[in-house]
Amino acid sequence: MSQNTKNPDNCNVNVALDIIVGKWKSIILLQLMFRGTKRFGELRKLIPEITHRMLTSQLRELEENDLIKRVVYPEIPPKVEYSVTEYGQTLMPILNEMHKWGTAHQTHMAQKNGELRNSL
Amino acid sequence: MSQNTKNPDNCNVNVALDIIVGKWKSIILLQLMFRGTKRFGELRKLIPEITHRMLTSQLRELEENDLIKRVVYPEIPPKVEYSVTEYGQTLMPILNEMHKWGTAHQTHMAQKNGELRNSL
DNA sequence: CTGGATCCACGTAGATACTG
DNA sequence: CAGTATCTACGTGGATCCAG
Repeated sequence: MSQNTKNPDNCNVNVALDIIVGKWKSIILLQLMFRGTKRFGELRKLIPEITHRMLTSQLRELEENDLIKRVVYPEIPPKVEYSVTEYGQTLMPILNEMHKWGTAHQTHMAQKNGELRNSL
Repeated sequence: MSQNTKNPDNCNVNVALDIIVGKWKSIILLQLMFRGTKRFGELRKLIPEITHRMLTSQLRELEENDLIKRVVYPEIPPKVEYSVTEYGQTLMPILNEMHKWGTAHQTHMAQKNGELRNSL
């Protein structure tokens, strides 16, 4: 959880932040949103940098927040599928805004740093 | 910085995330946005839980990202004023979306946890 | 294949004291 | 009043091994 319940303006912003800042959560969510249901191993391939342990824990947290659904098939070998829940889809506006802003920000900072000097 | 430059869907989302997740950044931004220019000491009063050291460092990071402006008045005793830059205002859509979602999420989780049981 | 448990390294935040 | 420096404590992530 965050902190601060005394600043009405803020607290709910951090509620959202706390849920999506898991360092890998947003990328996992986006993968599942855009590429659909995926198995554990498939996610690992889609996100090569993430460790086994991290993928597990981040998926658990996302599941606890009802953002993704975990379906276990009682087979040997085990098979588990993850997908974004309907509720998880409600994060789209936030992720969209962040994507837009993040993209623009790269340009902003590039200009500030003198790169992109008028190249005409 | 984040990680991952191989997943086009994601990277720019984390660009934005990395900038606003400083644990105190969003609240500082919101205070400055809604209450206007504030001095260092005023911010401390508005956010009592933050430590002196943290306020300093978070303000510095926000400044480095062009989100806030720092104005030093060469007086004795020192006086420094912080305000949101025009560029910082572009974060409003994100903060708004997160605020809305965060608020709704509290309700969502309350229901999930069996609270709010139909009290008719 | 999926995932839990353990050990360890590192970053980040808190507390405190000091400076201009 | 505003800011810096140091020292410490803790959470979090990485690596590795074990299990169903």
